[in-house]
Amino acid sequence: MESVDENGGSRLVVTELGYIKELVRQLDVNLGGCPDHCKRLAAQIFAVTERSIGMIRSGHFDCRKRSAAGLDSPPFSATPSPLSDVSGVPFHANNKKRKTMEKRKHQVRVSSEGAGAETPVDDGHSWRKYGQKDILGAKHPRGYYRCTHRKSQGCAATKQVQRADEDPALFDVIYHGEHTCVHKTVAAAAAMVQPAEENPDARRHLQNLSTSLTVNTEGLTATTGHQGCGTTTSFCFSSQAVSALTTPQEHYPFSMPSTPENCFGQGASLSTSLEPSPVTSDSNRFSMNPFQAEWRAQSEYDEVVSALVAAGTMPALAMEMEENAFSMDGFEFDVSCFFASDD
DNA sequence: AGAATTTGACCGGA
DNA sequence: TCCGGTCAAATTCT
Repeated sequence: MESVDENGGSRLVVTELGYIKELVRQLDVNLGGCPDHCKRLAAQIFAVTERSIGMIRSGHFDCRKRSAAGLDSPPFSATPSPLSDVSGVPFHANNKKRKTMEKRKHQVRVSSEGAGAETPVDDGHSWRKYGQKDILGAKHPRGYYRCTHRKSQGCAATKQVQRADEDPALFDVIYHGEHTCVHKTVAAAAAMVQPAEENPDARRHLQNLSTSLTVNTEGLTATTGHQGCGTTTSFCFSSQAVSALTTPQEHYPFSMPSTPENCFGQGASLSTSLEPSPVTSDSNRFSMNPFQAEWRAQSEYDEVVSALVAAGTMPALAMEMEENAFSMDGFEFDVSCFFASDD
């Protein structure tokens, strides 16, 4: 039984994916044309993709997850406005007074970098602290952060970080708003645009990605609340084939996970399935908290975007939309869990 | 010197 | 009126 909310959320993601499809189509049309336009398209693709990830991550499709996490996410606007949304609206710039504006919000619980660390693991974005408050009834103060690119790019994303009372090694992080800033790695990828004939590896890389990349979110919604970990959601990534683009350290934009089991080993690949816990000790699996899952997913999206851009004159970029999945030139994205029945 | 953080004040919502 | 979120000057760091 699907709830209205889930239906709406599903439709919204499909709409967003449709927008991605349109952007990819435009990129295909413009390949070999104006590099600047291609860069902009690539950046837009990334931004919309990231936003879609944010929707997925924030659990807008799953009422059970939201209620279990104790979050009250604001509703999506009835109609997405991709282009205007991507550009972003500065968060009450020039006005000291707080505005009550609709912002997406989601909460995760993450571990610290190490024992006694003051901050949780790096989430891949750069943040600037702008305040700290002692919160009534909480042992630890809450830190307020905004995106470093707020000024330069008008990125409205903010987050609040508070050490958990019951376990100082854990942090509750609440994200508000979506990042509208363009990751420098995407810009760098866009800057690397060159014809396929000048970049013979690009097509092969893309084919590697095409044949191996699978993002299957099935089972995500049923994995909340692990053994007293509150809202922590654990995933296992299982890797299958090996694809070698570059070494993770030089290719991935985000800081590496601090724990060994979360680092990409030599056998790590872009072929990934999001699978529900329990965590296993399989050598090909990586146990990650939601932060790290996001990090991994965004890294892969970076790979996808980079490969699409680097592929240059790729002749046919096909993207097929299905009811519960879409594929893009061989990349298959399964969003079936968002359409799953609510038992 | 510029960037980042700290901290007290201000403001709006409940 | 209290509390949480933000601003911005002061301070610290690189």
